[in-house]
Amino acid sequence: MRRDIFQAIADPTRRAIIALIAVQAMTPNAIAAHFDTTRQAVSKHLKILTECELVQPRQEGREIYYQLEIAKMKEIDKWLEQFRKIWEDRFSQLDSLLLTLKQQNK
Amino acid sequence: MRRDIFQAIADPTRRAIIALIAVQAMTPNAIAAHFDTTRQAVSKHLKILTECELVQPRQEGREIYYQLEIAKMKEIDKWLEQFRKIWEDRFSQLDSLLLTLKQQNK
DNA sequence: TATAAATGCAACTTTTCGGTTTCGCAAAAT
DNA sequence: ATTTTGCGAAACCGAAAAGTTGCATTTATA
Repeated sequence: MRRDIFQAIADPTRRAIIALIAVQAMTPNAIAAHFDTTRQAVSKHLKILTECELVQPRQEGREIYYQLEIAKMKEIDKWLEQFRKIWEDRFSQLDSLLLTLKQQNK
Repeated sequence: MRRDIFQAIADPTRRAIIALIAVQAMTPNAIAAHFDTTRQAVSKHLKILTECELVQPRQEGREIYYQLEIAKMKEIDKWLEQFRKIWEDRFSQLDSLLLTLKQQNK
């Protein structure tokens, strides 16, 4: 039951759900209508997304609107940060350095 | 056997491997030494990472150096792009707009 | 008040995943 | 030439995940 955000976005259906409710909050039924699965399956995905706080339910009468907690998405961005540094560096200095070395070896 | 990059980074060990070889290419044995698992387990992770082209093997004698394909990481960044737009907008215009609408409905 | 709609929850099944063990092969070392 | 080292692949196992089905609960509506 170790839910983290990386596991949450591993499933393609969940990514689609995230993209869908990013625009506006939606109910499980409304979400399920967009996919080829049952409402219960969507409900399970929503539960997982809720558990890792990527999504927040908001009750409204007998309906429950699920809203994307957009701030949580930054965690992924934060993880990417360490690599962004590399891929920016690598294409400027390092690559030209390696190229020089390679040509010297010929 | 449907491997994509999101599934690849779902596992915490694989994320650690990625971070490890981001600095420099390493052999399976060298990688395994950093973790509490067997070489074979690491080998399995490397296979998955290779399948989705996040990592590239480079044979050198009887050793195989696994190198991070840093460019592939951009795919995650690319997916985040759609949300980055939202989380930048939402805190400026949209939120205040919705707040106004909500108060008018009362 | 009786019924329909919207939902969550629990039980069950099938599939996938991560790990270990065992094996075989090729390269290096002795 | 024999042994050691580095590696991948296959078989197997337990745990977790994903989906389905059925049921209970709450809120609208006729």
